Amino acid sequence: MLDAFEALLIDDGERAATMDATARAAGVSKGGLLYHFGSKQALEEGIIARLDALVTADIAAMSASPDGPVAYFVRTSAMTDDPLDRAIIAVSRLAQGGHGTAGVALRSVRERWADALRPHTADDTALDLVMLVSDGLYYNNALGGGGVAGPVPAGPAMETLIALVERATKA
Amino acid sequence: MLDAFEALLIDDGERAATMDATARAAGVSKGGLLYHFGSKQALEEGIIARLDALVTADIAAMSASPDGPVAYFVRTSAMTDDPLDRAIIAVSRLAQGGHGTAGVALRSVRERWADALRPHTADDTALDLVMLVSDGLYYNNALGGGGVAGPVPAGPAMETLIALVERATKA
DNA sequence: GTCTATATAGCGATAGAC
DNA sequence: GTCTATCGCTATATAGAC
Repeated sequence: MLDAFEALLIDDGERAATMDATARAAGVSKGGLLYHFGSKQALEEGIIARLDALVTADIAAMSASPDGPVAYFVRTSAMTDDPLDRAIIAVSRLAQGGHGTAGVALRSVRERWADALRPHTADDTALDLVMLVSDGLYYNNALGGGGVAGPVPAGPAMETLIALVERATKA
Repeated sequence: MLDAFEALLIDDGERAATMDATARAAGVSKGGLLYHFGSKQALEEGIIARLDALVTADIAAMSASPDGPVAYFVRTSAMTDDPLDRAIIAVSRLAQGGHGTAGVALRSVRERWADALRPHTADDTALDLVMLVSDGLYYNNALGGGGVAGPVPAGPAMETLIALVERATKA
């Protein structure tokens, strides 16, 4: 059910992610959905909690990455089919729809990433640059909407970008 | 009326920017609002058209900036009270709400900026970096919501960031 | 647990008085 | 031009059968 809600948020926007549509996409009735999630807010808190857990796992993976955390961070910011990136985009949709708690959650997630990256960047300006490039990648993915390929660099272009960012920010 | 609609989108999200709320904020009745804008879609097209006009003016100003277009572009991407930046955030809210035309408009705007900046960057990777930093700044401003100060660098920190970006991307 | 009603409220849009 | 009143639709949520 959370998967269905998430997919609706990503593919059709916040407005279309109704209880009715979520229930239909999950293959249950509205009543059945509301038995598990007593309100729409509970559904929203569900994907926020999922995002939090995925970020915790990602920060662990990032810190252990053989490439170095910065390369890992930038590279994975451009993925679209990853569960983590889907969770971020879904929560971002909620935040832009006016849900305050979603915005707070996104800011907290960003801060956790920044804390993990700070030791690997030359100074605060370098950290700002890395974070902003990542934010930019997410923003463009979020605008993708109907699965249309966005202007985000991919493949070799992405590797060149990572090299440029690393050169500019290396501790 | 467009101002009221824009302010509601920015401050309270797409969900709260209803015809009713817009009319109330503009000091007219729903009927009065619908006399000027025959539908909600007309209201949305109104701010999209306004965004387009503001971007045209901004690209002209950017190209003539004494600092150079890249510095101008990054610096002005972090403003929040500027009419242009407010228009971008408002249209971005619409896009994330599922309005396809708003997403198309944002992509077109981004492409126009990229075309104007391309001659001033070393290569396509450098251009990507500049665009992504700008996108990241907008994204963070968009998450600001209720006017809370975001994690966007300001003042001297912004100037240092601009210097770093210019060093990394100069043609 | 999952379903089919149904209650309640808010949205966009129309009609017609003034 | 601007208003009030109202229609038709859809959203969230509840009640109760199975």
